[in-house]
Amino acid sequence: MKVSREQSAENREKILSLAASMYREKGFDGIGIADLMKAAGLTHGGFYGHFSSKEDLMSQACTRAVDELLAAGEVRRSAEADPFRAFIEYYLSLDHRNNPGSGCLMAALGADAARQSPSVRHAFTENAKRLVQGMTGLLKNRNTSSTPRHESKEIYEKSLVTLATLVGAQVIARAVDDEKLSKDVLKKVEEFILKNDK
Amino acid sequence: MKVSREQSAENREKILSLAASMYREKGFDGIGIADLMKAAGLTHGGFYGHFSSKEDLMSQACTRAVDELLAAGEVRRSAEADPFRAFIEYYLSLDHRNNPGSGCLMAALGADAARQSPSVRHAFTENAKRLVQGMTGLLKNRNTSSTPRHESKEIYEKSLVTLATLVGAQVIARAVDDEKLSKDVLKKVEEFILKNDK
DNA sequence: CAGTATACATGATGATCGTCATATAATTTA
DNA sequence: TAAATTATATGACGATCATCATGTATACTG
Repeated sequence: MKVSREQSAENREKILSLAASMYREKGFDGIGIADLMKAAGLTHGGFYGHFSSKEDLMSQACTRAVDELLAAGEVRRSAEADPFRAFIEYYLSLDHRNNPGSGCLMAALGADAARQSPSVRHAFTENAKRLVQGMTGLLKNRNTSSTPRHESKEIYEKSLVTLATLVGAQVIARAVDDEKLSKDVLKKVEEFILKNDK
Repeated sequence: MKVSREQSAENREKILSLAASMYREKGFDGIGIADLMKAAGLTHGGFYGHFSSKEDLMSQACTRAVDELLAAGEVRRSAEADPFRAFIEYYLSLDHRNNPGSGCLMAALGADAARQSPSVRHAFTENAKRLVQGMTGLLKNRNTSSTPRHESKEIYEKSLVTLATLVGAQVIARAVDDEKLSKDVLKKVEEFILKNDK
């Protein structure tokens, strides 16, 4: 059965946002086209009317995931007194740990991305750069007590180091089934980053 | 055809060490029993004579991977003047980035482990703890210029933070297809860790 | 309102997966 | 040496996968 242009666009939208979430939850190879379409309330047949292949979807899902992340960051930026601190606290929260489907692309799919086809890997990389830019945005034009103004290069470097620390903390926290160890990693990394930032 | 007891033990050994390597290269779901057995020079049928299931093999492969890592660390400890520095330099090297099959379990399979069955996740966790212990071993009893002696608790906390930073750096470096960004992450994190250690 | 376009459902394709049953050939045991 | 044991090979099982062909019902177009 056919469906209105508008409804079709909504369906495509739902597939994409669901893919962005489910890939982060279950990994690129952890969810199939049929299950994904079923979650969207459709059957597997219609998929190729919206996307040319699973790789196509994976690539677009990377962009969608970072779209969501940056949009959430934008909300924080205008609502919080210290957006950097707020971001660190969210990133290292149990909420983020327990909900990878709405969390950081790199922490959820970084290891997966390394094993994907060049096209997916490239789409992933472009969005990884958007994450780095998001971090430099958080670090720019802040007045810290020790160093009032940072060079642009220093900010880039600090962005990379901070991002690496955050990603590693969340990867470890999610991997282990020992609640104490998991929480320890998140808490100690948070203390370290915020202390280092003062 | 049957094979001698000794040969059978060698075969089992080969399957396990190959699994430890190939899972880190291709992910837990990236390599199948048949391909693994073929790589070991055998056919798929014999697999269940050695392991009760794929999950059983995955669990044992985690232990094997960390066995190799700690053995390599032990070599470094006796050969190097500064084993901590040597470890950091290896971990953040292009060699480690390009050869996940002989590298850190957490960086290669951390995100995968979070999605595996409880038994695999538990085996993974036990070996993650061995990695943390390995890091505390590197940090213990060192004479740094600033703080001659560290409290045990401080060392544990520093181990977690350092490990998180290392894992995140390698995850990012492997994920992106931009060589400059990849090298930047590794280099800036190395500079940061070694500077912070002085 | 008639005709065309198309979004989706159904079903099939071949490939791959983990697992197991059985056969075979060679070691181990007696 | 004869008998019992067993490690591996072959082949098959059902499940799942991405992809595609076809049918159909409905929205769009004139």
